[in-house]
Amino acid sequence: MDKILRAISEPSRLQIIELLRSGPLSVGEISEKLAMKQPLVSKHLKVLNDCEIVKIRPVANRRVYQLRSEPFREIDVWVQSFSNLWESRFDRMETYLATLQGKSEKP
Amino acid sequence: MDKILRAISEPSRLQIIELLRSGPLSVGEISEKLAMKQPLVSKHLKVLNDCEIVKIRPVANRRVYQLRSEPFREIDVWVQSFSNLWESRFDRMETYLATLQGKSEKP
DNA sequence: ACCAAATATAACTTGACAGGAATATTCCTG
DNA sequence: CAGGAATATTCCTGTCAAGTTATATTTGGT
Repeated sequence: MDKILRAISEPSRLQIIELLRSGPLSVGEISEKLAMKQPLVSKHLKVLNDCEIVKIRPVANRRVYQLRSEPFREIDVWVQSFSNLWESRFDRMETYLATLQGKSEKP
Repeated sequence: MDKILRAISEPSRLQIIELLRSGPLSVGEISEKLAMKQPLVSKHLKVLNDCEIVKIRPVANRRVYQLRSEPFREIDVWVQSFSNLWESRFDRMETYLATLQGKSEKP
């Protein structure tokens, strides 16, 4: 989980991901459209591939990279498990303060 | 966006976040439950506070930290914008290959 | 088989940041 | 208001990763 988040949080890689939303692209195309040097693009793509955020299809001379869906689904599931944060009208502060109060009493 | 993701992707901070899911906690309690040194906890909480992932409420001697909902909603919105990745039955590879084919023709 | 294009890898430099120890600050309590 | 607990800040150090350059490798076309 944190691997995926870490990979995505890097600004250059986030750019690549946003670019790949519109469809698969080769390394050269990514490099050109983002004005990033090709070796850097390759390295970032390697990181993205290692956590299976993208998949590779070799076509002719090129290697075409494409987004996978699984990691995004995974993030989706994880972040939705926090939905109680905005769905419960009251936060737990009052409960916590009461607990604190209880602990301060010395029996 | 990437600031939030970066903050969350750090393993220690992710631990803190997971711990705070169950409710607000003071610095000392976090430090104890995660077996992390207090200054380290304070520093991570500062990072989380700077991107508004947590909020602080001073209570007596302590400072109680609590999760905010907004950043999680933000991530949720963002990641759901990728839902077309798993909802469309066909990926765009064929389309891309056709485009490639078109470009290779020299008029 | 050779040449050239596309991509990957290696070596290196540099900046950012996590972790640790010591210290400063804040704030309650008696 | 002095003492002490809880928390924040500062300084330091090592590590890791992003970026750059140069080079290796793969693959296709002719």
